[in-house]
Amino acid sequence: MAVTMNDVARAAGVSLKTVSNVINNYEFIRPTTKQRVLDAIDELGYETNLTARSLRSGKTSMLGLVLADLSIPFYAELASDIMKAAWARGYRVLVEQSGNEADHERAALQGQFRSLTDGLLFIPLALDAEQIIQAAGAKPLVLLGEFVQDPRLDMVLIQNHQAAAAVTSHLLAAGRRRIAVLGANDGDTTGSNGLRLSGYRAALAAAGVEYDPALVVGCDWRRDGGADAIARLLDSGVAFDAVFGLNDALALGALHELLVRGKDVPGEVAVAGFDDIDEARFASPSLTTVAPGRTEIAERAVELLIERIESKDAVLKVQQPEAAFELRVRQSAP
Amino acid sequence: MAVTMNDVARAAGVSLKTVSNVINNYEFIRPTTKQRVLDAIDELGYETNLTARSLRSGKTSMLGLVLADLSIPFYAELASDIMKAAWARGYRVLVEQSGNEADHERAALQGQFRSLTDGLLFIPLALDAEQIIQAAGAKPLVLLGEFVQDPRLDMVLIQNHQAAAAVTSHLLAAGRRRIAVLGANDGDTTGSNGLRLSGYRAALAAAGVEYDPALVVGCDWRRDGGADAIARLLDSGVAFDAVFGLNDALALGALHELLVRGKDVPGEVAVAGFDDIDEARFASPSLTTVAPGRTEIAERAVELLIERIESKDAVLKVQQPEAAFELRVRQSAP
DNA sequence: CGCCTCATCTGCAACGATGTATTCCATCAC
DNA sequence: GTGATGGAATACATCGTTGCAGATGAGGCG
Repeated sequence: MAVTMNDVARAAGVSLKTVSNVINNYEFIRPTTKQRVLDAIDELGYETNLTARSLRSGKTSMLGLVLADLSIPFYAELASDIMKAAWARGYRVLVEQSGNEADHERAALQGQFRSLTDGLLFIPLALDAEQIIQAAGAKPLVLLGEFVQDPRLDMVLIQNHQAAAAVTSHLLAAGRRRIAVLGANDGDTTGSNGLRLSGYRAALAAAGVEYDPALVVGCDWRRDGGADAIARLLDSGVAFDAVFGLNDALALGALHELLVRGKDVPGEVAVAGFDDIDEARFASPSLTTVAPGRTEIAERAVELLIERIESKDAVLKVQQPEAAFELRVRQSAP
Repeated sequence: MAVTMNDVARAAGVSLKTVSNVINNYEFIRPTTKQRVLDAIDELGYETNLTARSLRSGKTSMLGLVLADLSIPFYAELASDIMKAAWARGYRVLVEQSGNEADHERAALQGQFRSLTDGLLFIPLALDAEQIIQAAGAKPLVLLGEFVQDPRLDMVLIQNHQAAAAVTSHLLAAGRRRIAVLGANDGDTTGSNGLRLSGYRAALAAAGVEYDPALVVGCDWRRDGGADAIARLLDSGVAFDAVFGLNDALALGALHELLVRGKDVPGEVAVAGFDDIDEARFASPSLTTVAPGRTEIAERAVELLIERIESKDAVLKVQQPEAAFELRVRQSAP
């Protein structure tokens, strides 16, 4: 069996509790005793049983991360950053894939998963704020991604409106006037889709360009969603000289479909996205997009969640910090 | 505080142990009693404390997954599949990013991480077989990815040699004769790089085409590695009419650089990769590659590991199943 | 009627750590 | 010399579950 504190204690000729004190850096231990214990630990190859510690202390030092699917590049990259940030602060991350289904999201919020984690980072896609608050209970929770917005919930915000406006303005400045938007429906006002659409509209308005609902095409935020959407748009005969994909994956899908159909990008049609996933830089042509501050988001979210977990006093003010964004101009929309 | 079994027991008017028995589906419980307990559980909103269960039972129902970084698409997609396979069998997955560093890999194998998991899925990149065996000890362990090969270790194999030969043969059949290989160095014989290179050489030999070491360029298996490598090759003036990237990421990086430099793909240069990541299908031109059976790999690995974990008798024969591969012909090398 | 069987349920002792309270002893002030 | 001080180590209970052994009691059988 595994070596326990008891074995170490016996080997070092001290009490079990002294071993515990050494391990937890208790201040008042005679250096000689400490050394004796450390030697015994070394010799026996002792390792603390984290399960036992968790049970006794009530802390698991694990953060839950609930997202749709790791095969979606933006989530994978975000998860990677989150894990690094958590690791640096002594926490591990347990990932749960919701597959974008309400049942799975709910299960992750209230299920047994919770008892394994000290708090949850949650990228909601299917549940709304009310459902989240209901399901989550009192457990520390920080939201990311902003499909949901609510003054009662901690979350790290992306500047959806401003960043989308920046992308749109860039396209307008390059002389584009008929900018198609993929990934939202006319009339959306909430969620990332609504906020990004409103940024788009604000930029149009500022440039005195009329908004045309026919240019707004809803679709899944995935590569094939973007490809489908652009195909529908082309088939419908609506004229456009630029495409703004509300995330990179669908922008890249659209880009692919445009090239397959023989369109010249950026000559005939400029293409821009949102997220700045690694892939965007190496697409051909490389994709103009906006970096929403992924690493900053990861770090702020982890920090915020850990602050919540470690603060004893329950009444912390709700925080909703915003990450800085940055336009990345590349070949697809110079 | 949280509701415990004791609370449920009191509410249902039975002993704590009976509650435990109900939860664990013990056979001999009167239906009426069972119902009473279930009602109490429901009413109080009881949830088993997994930490306590783990401590008592010695099982955590978690699998560790050690890989370089989730921001690498193939690993992210593989991780996604592994999590789904594990979940379906009642296990969770705890991911640890090694960043491709030996120290981190070793730490993951022997560190505290281990005490949280029942077994480890490991994609080794820095450690060799001997070091792995030393570091891992007796804990159930299944390797993936084959940078390491050893008859003493369980692992799920990719048919590196055959799949690489299939890609090469495809390029040869299309009339290409000067096929550059990116991601291996002349003389490599072990690891994915060596095995894939030997598949390449075997296909050349079978077609009677001479092997030219000048066409073999080592580089990181990442997008920028591929871009760099192809730049070096172009600058060196070595002639070539096809590129075989030993994984998709670097093939896509190479593809990008070729297009930037004004090469016609596939006209002047055909490009093929290895992995069939989602991105390959939507690249422009879309990338010809070989699918190594990612989902099958994930499932076999999880299955094998769980079998190891749950088998009491220690002497199971080492298993090294092979996943089936499939060539995916697309635009970049028709 | 007594004994055995067996479904059903219970009590107690762990699992391996940590928190609290306590003891022990050397030092120091007066 | 005595009481106060405080560093250093310890004992014991405890976290919430499960394994094991045992109690209970209804029914079957000779």
